[in-house]
Amino acid sequence: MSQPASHGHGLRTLLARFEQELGPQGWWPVRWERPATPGSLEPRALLGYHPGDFSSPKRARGRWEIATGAVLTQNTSWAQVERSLDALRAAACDSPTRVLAAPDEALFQAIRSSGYYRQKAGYLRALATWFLAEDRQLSRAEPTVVILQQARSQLLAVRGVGPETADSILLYAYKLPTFVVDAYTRRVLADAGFPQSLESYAKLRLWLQQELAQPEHAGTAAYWQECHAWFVEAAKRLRKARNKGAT
DNA sequence: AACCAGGACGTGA
DNA sequence: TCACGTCATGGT
Repeated sequence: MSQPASHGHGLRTLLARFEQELGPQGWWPVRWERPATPGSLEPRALLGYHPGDFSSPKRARGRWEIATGAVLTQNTSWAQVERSLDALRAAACDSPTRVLAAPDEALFQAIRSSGYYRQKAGYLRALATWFLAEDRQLSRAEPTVVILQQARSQLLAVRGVGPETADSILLYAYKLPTFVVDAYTRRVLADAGFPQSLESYAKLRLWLQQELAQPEHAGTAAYWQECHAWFVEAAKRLRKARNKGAT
């Protein structure tokens, strides 16, 4: 299945195949940005995501949910994060101000399903402070490389925000052109025979960005959103195939 | 019943 | 830089 394909051409071929076979994904899967009906508590996810829609959230609520989800999903499956996002909303802890004001126990209980809940509660508070200071301006900023680098270094200085969390927030909440490297990315690249899968986060990210910065994709950020989503979907299919064969 | 899940941080070579 | 221990719940 996996042939030697360590050069950029092979990478572009791989993603072109994902595009054809998997189609538009429409990440990040925001739940509460736009309730199904006004005032409803029905998660947006129940209506399906939004394939083909690569816009970043227009409201702070959606951007905060992405930032929250990016922290909660650290070394944790997304299904658990969805529970926590719903619990945060039910407990009225679904805004940065409310997270900062909430008692520890309320926060702990809401995010318990995502694991590491003591650490992550502190992370969310640190991120809330950053968000209150920077979100409005950043959401209106031109998506230039300078803005990206400034925001990225600011985010990396926030406690609990490492490279993957930062890039997820920048790419999906603010549509800034950075590539998200995660466990799915490495698994799929390794399976396809790319030795780059073993490189450090920084090297792998720059390699992916260089190889996938194609002029025909005018909205680079939108394309990279899709690339990351394809890696996720491809990895999930790999896992299904493995489980099927193993048991 | 061990193993894993969309990491980040502190520490010591 | 890099390897390693720690943080913790829930699904398989």
